[in-house]
Amino acid sequence: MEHILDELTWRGLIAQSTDLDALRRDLDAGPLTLYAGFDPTAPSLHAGNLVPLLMLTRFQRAGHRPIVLAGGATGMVGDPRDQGERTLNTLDVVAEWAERIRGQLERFVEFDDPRTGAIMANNLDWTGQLSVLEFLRDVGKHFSINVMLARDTVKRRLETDGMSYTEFSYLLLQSHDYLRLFREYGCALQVGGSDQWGNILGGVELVRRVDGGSVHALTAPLVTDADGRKFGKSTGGGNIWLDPALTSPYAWYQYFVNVGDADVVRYLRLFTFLPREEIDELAADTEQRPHLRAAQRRLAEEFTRLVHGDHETRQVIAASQALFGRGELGELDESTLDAAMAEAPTGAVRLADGPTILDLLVTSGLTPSRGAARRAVNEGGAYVNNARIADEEWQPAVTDLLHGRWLVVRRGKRATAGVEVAP
RNA sequence: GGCGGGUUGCCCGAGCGGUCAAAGGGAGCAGACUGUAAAUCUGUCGCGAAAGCUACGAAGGUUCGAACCCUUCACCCGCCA
Repeated sequence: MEHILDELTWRGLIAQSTDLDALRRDLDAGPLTLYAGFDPTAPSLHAGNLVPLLMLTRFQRAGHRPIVLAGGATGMVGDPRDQGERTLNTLDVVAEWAERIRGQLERFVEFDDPRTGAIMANNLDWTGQLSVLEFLRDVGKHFSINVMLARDTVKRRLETDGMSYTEFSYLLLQSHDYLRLFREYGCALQVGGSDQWGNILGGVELVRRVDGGSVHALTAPLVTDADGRKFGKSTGGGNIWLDPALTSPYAWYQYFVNVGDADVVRYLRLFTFLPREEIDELAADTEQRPHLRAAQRRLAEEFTRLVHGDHETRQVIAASQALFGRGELGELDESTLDAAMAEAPTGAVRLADGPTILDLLVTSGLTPSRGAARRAVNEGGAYVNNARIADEEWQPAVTDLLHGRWLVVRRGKRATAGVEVAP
């Protein structure tokens, strides 16, 4: 079997690392315990978080033991970012988000194996009780302000917005986590996104100074698209969330089916467990038969299955085929159409109210306002049952209804929704 | 505590008494071209059919008229202590 480090390398998952040869020796010496942390800065994880999370899964499958850390404590402080000081969230909010995120995290690792079973941790458990004096004497003393000031983010912030003592301290909290996990579980590797490099190294150094331990650091590249834009900001501008209430499985699938050729192969390596040969084949397909979008379909399918499970995945694929298929919508049988409508966004109107195309677009959520709906119609971007509607006053007739109650409304080429029509 | 600067639409950012629903950029959206791709070009981009309404941190005030002036409040930042 291929060595985990070699696999991570060809997948393009290694951005920065401490001594890889030393890490390889420790990995080969037996199950290694490693961790990655996830701060509750939002009510849900998003697609980008999955890169480090799946990294834990990959290590576990290679026979190592992952610790999944929910940042109940670090999430209360906030990792400094370039855009300026964060607004603190209340304790309640952070606690609730941490709980939700914990629920999402635990789905991606196995807990049962006696040797490599995952450990779920929350840094609030050890940070919450820590007294200020303990913290300053036992942790703070080992950090050099000079070094901290030299960090990129800190430098940028000092040039612009400045930074609070709270955010400045974030590094110490995360470093302290590593030390705790090292002591408690012998954790000897921390992984994360490349923006975490400095924080991870802080922990590596702390462990060395305090306990004389030699531990490792590994970061994955931040996922961007081919234009360097931050990943997951596309498709309507919002984040792609794991929580199905925030991003429906259908929307999730659609997002990945629409990934550009320039990104799809890289995403396959980052977000799936597909073996190298299969990814190479899909790469060749993208090269030679791009219009088939085989790689995109596979990416969307695999990634949806990973996050939402097999059942949901079948549903959304069926729905996507129904809505984007070449066939006539009128030819879809009733149960297929019902199933598709259950996945896609939907709205409802009553024929008696005399709804126009504008009402259909707005109630289905395809456009945010009537003005936007009007614009869509006038631009030729509004469709009902795949027929373009150019008249703002257009109203559906009973004969337009599919199986007596559905209208398939579309805005532009991709955004489709169902509208259920009552008499 | 003192002095100074700031808070503009999804984001960045101009505006500094009328012609400002607010320049410019980015993002977004639509059309053409395609492959539910990218790039490109074109159009669009607060709500409303319109009258008009809401909007430039919040609340008041001055004025015929305020994003622009004044007062108070909140928050942010810099320098000094």
